[in-house]
Amino acid sequence: MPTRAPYPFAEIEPRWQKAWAEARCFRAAQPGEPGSERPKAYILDMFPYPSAAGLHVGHLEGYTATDIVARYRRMLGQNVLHPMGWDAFGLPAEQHAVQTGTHPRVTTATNIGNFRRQIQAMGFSYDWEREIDTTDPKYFRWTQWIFLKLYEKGLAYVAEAPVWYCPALGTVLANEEVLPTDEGPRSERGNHPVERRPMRQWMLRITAYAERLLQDLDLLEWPESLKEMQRNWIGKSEGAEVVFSVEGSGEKIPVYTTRPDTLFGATYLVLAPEHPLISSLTSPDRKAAVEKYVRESAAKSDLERTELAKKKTGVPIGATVVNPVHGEKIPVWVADYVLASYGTGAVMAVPAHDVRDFEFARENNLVVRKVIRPDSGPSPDCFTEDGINFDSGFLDGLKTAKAKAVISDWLEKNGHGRRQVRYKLRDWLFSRQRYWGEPFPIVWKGDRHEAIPEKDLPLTLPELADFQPMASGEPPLGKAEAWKKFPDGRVRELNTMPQWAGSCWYYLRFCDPGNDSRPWSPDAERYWMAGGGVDLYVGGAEHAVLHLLYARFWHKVLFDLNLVSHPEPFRRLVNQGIILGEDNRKMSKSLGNVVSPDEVIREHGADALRVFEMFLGPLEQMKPWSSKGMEGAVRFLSRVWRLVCEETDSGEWATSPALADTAPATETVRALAKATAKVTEDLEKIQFNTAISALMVLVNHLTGLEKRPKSAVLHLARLLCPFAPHLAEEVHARLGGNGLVSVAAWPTYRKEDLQEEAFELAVQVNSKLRGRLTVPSQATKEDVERLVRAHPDLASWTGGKPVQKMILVPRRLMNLIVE
RNA sequence: GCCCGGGUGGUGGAAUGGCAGACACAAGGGACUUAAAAUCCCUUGGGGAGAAAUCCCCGUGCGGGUUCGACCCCCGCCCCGGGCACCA
Repeated sequence: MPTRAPYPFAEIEPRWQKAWAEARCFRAAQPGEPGSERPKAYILDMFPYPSAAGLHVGHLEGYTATDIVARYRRMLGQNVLHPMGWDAFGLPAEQHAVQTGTHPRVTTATNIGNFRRQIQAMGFSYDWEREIDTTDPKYFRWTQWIFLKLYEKGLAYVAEAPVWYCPALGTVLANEEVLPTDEGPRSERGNHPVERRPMRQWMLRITAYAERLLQDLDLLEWPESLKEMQRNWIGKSEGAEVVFSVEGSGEKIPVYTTRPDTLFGATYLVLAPEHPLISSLTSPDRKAAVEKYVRESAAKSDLERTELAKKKTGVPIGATVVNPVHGEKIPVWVADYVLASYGTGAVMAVPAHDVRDFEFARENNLVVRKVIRPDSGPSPDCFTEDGINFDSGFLDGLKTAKAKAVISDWLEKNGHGRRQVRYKLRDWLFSRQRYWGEPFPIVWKGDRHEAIPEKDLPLTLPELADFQPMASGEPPLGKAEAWKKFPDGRVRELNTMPQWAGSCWYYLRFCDPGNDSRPWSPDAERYWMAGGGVDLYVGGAEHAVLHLLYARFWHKVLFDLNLVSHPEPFRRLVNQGIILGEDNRKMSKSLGNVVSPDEVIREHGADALRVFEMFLGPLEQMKPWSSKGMEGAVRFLSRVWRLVCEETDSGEWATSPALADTAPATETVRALAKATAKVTEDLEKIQFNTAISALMVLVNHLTGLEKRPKSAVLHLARLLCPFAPHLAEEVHARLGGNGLVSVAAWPTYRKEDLQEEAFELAVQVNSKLRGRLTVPSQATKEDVERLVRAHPDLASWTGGKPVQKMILVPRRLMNLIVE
């Protein structure tokens, strides 16, 4: 027989959820509506993909954090936009369709229903009237519309390029969706092997925005580590292109280098095996060896080619080039340590000042020539830092920065090269050979593509019974004969957009979700995105270079089209840390350490789950689940409950006789003021673990009182509301509070109530703690010094030695320096 | 290899130049109870002295430094987590 619940959360929680829904108290006022005159706050979660597995406690951590902030801001009197929706296109539903024949729409609807139920059971204060589903034609109509804007701007194009193809998923993937693993490159979703294949694909020209995506990171209040990840991904480098002429032919080979100052030390040149000039430049006697090498390189997996431990291989091609700076002739090699996909696919090798060139030179007995020495100290065999040039003609004696400038000027003046900025960022591979995604609003007339008219949007998916990918590599949409073919012979684009498309702009749709004539009205966008966009965005760090980079890119395009009012979408971003299983390992089905929110809510209630997840530790930190800790949260909430109710002999909850209508005593006033100050401060800083700790201190104080002033408990209810809203409502109602506490004003306190009459001053002698002393709060520095000098224990503290110096830290300590 | 985080009691964590360990978990003791659960109260970093109130020593990964004073700032290491990785 189950023991009695420590407090009746199972009855309380659904009742208040219903009351909130009926009162529509979390509705955000659109600009122009009553309520919109208040300051706005846009508090956003990364909306989930509604999986079959349901929500996990990690989702709930982020959602609880934003809900706390949203509720707090609402109580501060702000007009809060706190919406939720579904990023519902994606592979899992389609894989399920392939296996079972169930239409992805059906699976998706079921999963959304389950996610919504789980989220609502937590009592989150979302404005459900703004719910979004990216698979709804009313939504993806505008995703397609935005794609057309990109298309019109020339930012969407078709290219035949080596792309990552995943045979298991039957689709191509973006660079960002491929992860390097010990077994070679794998798909981010599903961990399937992927391979390079040349294919015709839609690309988005994100590289055109590389510099702005990099620069504008400085506008953002994001974790520094995340900004750094984006910077690395964009990978800006500044250097120069240097042109080498091939001896005995008219050919020129441009190379890209970030160290043009080392040009005097270049002793050979290396081409990537895919370099287009290889076959024409190879001398007849080297032909066989070079062709063999190129063939072998092509057969190597990417892993084999990038394996660091491996020796660098390569062969000379029998050509020489001229170093433009002094006319020296140096040999040309082909080696697969040079990447075809970066720079010009060719490098000038300076073994004395580049580790890779050095390793290769040592392997192949190539000349190593030093031209840079350190500012001081001995010169290592391979010195890659900045230093001072020597044996470098007109660069001699120059420091690296200056030498780079001088040689760049020289190259430009003499027509041997130019300054150049490069980025590692590649264009975004935007098409997928899948069914369950947005169809491209594009038709093909032979080899030429064109946009379909805006008025024909949305272009919906054709009904299919068979979702199996075709062995030919043609997308599933190819099976919809009637859909794809026009009477005039034109055919539809058969690829669909990747899952990221819908999430690239959903935060804008939330501003005006019902708009049928445009994606959002300018008024709504200006209102909700004012002040730099979304005010708080919370989600997992796994989206650092995927969603967050793509969305920033689209936003900038929209900004250039005057469709949004600020260049960045998300002003402040916080990553919630992963919640590990109780065994300190990542939660996973196979380890059997997954905690189900449904079960936790049934056993302990939603408020307890909210409080516990926030009390575990700092939001950003990785932390393990603890079922004992969970019970601690329940215990805390039931202590709050028992401030108001007492259990009778018959097991009923009756109003506690300790409650009184009296005014709170000084200590209680102080306890309330302190808790209010601390909780308010911590809410602003998103430090909820310490905020809850302050609430616990207050509850412990109130529990200890013989007579509990109702006003004090009502004050507590308001402080508690963002964290445990159901219980706060119940306590508030039982004590006769007005209306809903969820929309009550955030409590305030008087500064003077924080003051104690006296405080304990620690007394140190030569920085060692020696004693304590009670000092009245209003005591001046002189008063305190007098008190210390007059203290009977002073002589024993100092060993009778004279005090030479007194260092006072107001209200904290006094350090006496003797000897 | 490079770039970010981080290392504090038995555990999760507080304290970012001023009395280390708030708050909670666990543990131990007590009250209530026929008993248990629940609840309430007390103790709880380690070591030592004392009959006791108390008092002393040590202690924030390791080694140096700055400072009246360092978990906090600086230098050099070690370990853990995350990201990037032949990008010239």
